[in-house]
Amino acid sequence: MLGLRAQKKADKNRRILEAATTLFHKVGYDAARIEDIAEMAGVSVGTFYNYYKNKGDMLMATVSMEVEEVLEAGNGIIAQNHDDVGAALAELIGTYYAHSLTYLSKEMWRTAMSLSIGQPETPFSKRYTALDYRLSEQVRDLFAALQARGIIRQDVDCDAMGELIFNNVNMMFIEFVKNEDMDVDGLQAEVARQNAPVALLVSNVAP
Amino acid sequence: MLGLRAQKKADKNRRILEAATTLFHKVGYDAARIEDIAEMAGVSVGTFYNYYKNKGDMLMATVSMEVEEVLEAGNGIIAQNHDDVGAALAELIGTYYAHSLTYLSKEMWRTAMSLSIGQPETPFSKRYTALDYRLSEQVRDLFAALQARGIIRQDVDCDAMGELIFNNVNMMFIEFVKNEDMDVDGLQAEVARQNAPVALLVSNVAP
DNA sequence: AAAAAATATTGAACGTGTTCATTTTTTGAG
DNA sequence: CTCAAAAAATGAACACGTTCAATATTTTTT
Repeated sequence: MLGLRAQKKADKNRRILEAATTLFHKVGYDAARIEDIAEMAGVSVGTFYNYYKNKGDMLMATVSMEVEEVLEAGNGIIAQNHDDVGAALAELIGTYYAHSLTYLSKEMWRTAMSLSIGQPETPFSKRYTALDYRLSEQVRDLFAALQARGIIRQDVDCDAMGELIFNNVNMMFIEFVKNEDMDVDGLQAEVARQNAPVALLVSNVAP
Repeated sequence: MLGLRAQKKADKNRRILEAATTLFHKVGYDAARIEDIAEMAGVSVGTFYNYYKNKGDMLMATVSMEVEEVLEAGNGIIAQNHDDVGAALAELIGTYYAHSLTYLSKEMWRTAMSLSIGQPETPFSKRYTALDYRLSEQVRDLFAALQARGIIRQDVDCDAMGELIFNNVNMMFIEFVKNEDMDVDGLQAEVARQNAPVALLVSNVAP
């Protein structure tokens, strides 16, 4: 059984997180003032800072949840043993994009990315960068798996290729969250178009 | 002959810009307070805001100068009629990277990128995005020129390819400015490695 | 050259994220 | 049960980017 102190702590933690994500979605990250979040959670401003290092740190819990789930889904896709490079890529990347707005709004993504680039020495940025790395790794894993099964030519450097493809995926995602008019389908279509020539060139031709 | 008012204005504009870039380089963007910039320029805080919309806008003048010069240099490289895809790419991208720290520090770049992503509706972000677009266009132009001269296979979608390559260049540059330990040479080497398989695959084989 | 209009300067005041000395609550030993 | 120590909560105070009403300067008009 948890002591009274630990019980209250967990409860407040949950209430603050809930209040913050609610307000971030309702009025946006910038307009959600710490004072408002604290009030909605029923604590003081000072207490907010006892639980979270700063406003940006509130995002990382959510970003983390989002990416962890996407990585899980991605592993399932790699395990499917696709026999077409373009289709395999499209499915993996499509999963990333389709999931991306489950917990986070575009504005929350922008803020997270903005913080990650602007203050690279913070724990926030380091965690964000680490998650990015794991996604990049997963794309490389897909290439390696396809090459191991002979779908991709043996003379192709799959690590280089995977990094290139993932960096494009990531940059296009930045473009996506910067532009409120762009939808997930449009994003997927553009990236598929960009990937197409590479997918074609690396594929083993039928004998 | 300029009127007294216009003369003073030009002078103050120059003094403010000078003070700001000096302080940005000396103590960093965040630590350079508007009050300090104004004092060094010999004007009041209010006057600073008469000349620049906000602190971030101060950067755009510098970013703009940097990118315009790089685009100019890039045109010269495309005109050189390279006969090797990898070499041509390496030279164009190398020019981008080599020039990148002429007027801006890594921290200034980080701030500019951070602002551009975090507040995409501002004039700052729109200008930044437009400059990015022109760079992307230039990479596509290089591909098109190589294809027109038969260096690149005719069946390759050069626009898609150019976007892919440029987005990787851009993402790697973000990684570069996020990491104070990374130098330009290391950056160039990594990107060359990533580009190598693509350059090889798109090249027309000798008859 | 005086008056009026246009333009530029100023710094005090404001908003919001963050800090920290003080107060309150909880815990566990005696 | 009592009380001292530990942990947590609090909100006033601070920092800095930004705004704006008041003031000063320059230009134009008469």
